[in-house]
Amino acid sequence: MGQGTTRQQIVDAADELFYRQGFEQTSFADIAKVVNISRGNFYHHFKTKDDILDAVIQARLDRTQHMLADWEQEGATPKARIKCYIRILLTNWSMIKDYGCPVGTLCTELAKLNHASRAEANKVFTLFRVWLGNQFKWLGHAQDADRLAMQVLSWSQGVATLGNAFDDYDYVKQEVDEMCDWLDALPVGTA
Amino acid sequence: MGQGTTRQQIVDAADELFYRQGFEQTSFADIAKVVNISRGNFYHHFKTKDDILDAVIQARLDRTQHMLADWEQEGATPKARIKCYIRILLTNWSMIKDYGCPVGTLCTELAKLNHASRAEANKVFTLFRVWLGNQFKWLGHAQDADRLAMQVLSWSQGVATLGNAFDDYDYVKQEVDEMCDWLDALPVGTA
DNA sequence: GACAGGCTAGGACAGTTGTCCTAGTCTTTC
DNA sequence: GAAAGACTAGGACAACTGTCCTAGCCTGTC
Repeated sequence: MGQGTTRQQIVDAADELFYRQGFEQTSFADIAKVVNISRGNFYHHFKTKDDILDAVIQARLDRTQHMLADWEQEGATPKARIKCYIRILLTNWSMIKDYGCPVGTLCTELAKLNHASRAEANKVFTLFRVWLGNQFKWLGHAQDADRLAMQVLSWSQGVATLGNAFDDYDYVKQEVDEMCDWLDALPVGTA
Repeated sequence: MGQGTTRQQIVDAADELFYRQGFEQTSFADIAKVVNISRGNFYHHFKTKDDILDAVIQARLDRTQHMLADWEQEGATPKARIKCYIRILLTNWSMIKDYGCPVGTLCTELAKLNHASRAEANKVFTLFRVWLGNQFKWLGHAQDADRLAMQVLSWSQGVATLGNAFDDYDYVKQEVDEMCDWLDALPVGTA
C-alpha cells in the first residue's frame, strides 16, 4: 500500500499514529494494520517499541532540518523566514485543532512517562530554537537572539494549545497576525 | 492511609496520577495501590474508568473555582490578582517541570483520544479565561478583556510547555517577571 | 439477636499488550 | 540448481487491561 521499504513504511505509519494517538496509546497492532504486515514481524525491523520511537524522532529531526533549510531559501529576509515558522499554525491547523502541536505534545508525553528518549525528542525544539535564534542574530539582535527565539517558540506553543482546546481558528488567525505585526515592528539593527 | 471517604480517596489518588502519568496511562491497579483497596472493588464506587475521570475533572473545577475566589480576596487590585495567576508557574514549578501544566496536558491528551469528557476538561480553561477577563474588565479594558485573558493564558501555556521541555527554571522566572512588567505597564482606564 | 444495606476482598473473564520463536517463503549469489 | 540470507506470517507467551461477579464482612436499625 505505502511506499519505500517496509522499515520506512513502519516509521511513517508510527510517525503519524504517535502524533494522532500518542506514543503509549499506539500499539503494534495499530501500526501493523496500517502497514499491512503481521504483528509478530516487527521484531525483524525493530527490537522494541522504543526503537521505533527513536526512529520516528530521528525522522522528525531530519524532516525539520530540511524544512528549516527550505525556509532559508524561500524567505528573502530573516523576518520573512520567521514568518514561515509562525504560519505553520495556519498551514497545519486542520491537524493542530485535533491533535495539538506534534513537537510539544510528544515532549509533554515523554516527560510524563519519564521516557529515556525524552531528551532526543526535545532536540526538535532545539532545532527550531537555534534556527530562530540565528534569524534574530541576522536581524542585529545578537544579544537577545535566544530570548527572542524562545519568545516566538513559546508564543506559538501557547496558541497551539489554546487553539486546540477551544477549537478556535479565528483566534489562531488573529494571533498569527499579531505575531507578524510584532515581528514587523521589531527594529532591525546593524550587525 | 489517606483521609476522607474511600470514594474521595479514589478521586484524590486518580487526580494526582492522571496528572503525573496521564489518564490512559493510569490503571485501576495504580490507583488501587495508592488507596490500598482491591482492584475489583472500584465498581462499587465508579461504574467505569471514565466515571472516575469525570469525578476528577469535577474536583478540579471545584478546586479552581475556590482558588480563583481566594485570589479575589487576596489580591487588592485586579493587577495583583492576575499576578497570582501568573505566579503559579513558579509556585508549582517543581511539578510543572516534570509533568507540565495539569490543565493543558489533560486537554491535549483528551483531544488526541477524542474523549467524550474533552469538553468538560476544557471548562477548567474557561474558568481561568472568564476570571482573567473579568479582571481586565475591572481594569477598564472591557472591549479587549477576553483577548487579554487569552493572551495571559496562552503566554503561561507556552512558558509551561517550554519550561517543562528544557527544564529551565531561570527561563520561567524571567518570563514571569516579564509578564508582570507587561501587566504593570498596561494602562488602567476608567470603567 | 435478626436483618438489611453499605462496603469490601478476591478472583473470573475476555481482550489486548510488547516480546519472541519457529517454520516457511522469497531473492540473491555462486 | 543449490546454498545463503533477507524477510515474512502466524502464533505462543506471560503480563496486564477494564469490567464484573460472588461471597462475606462490618455497622447500623428494629
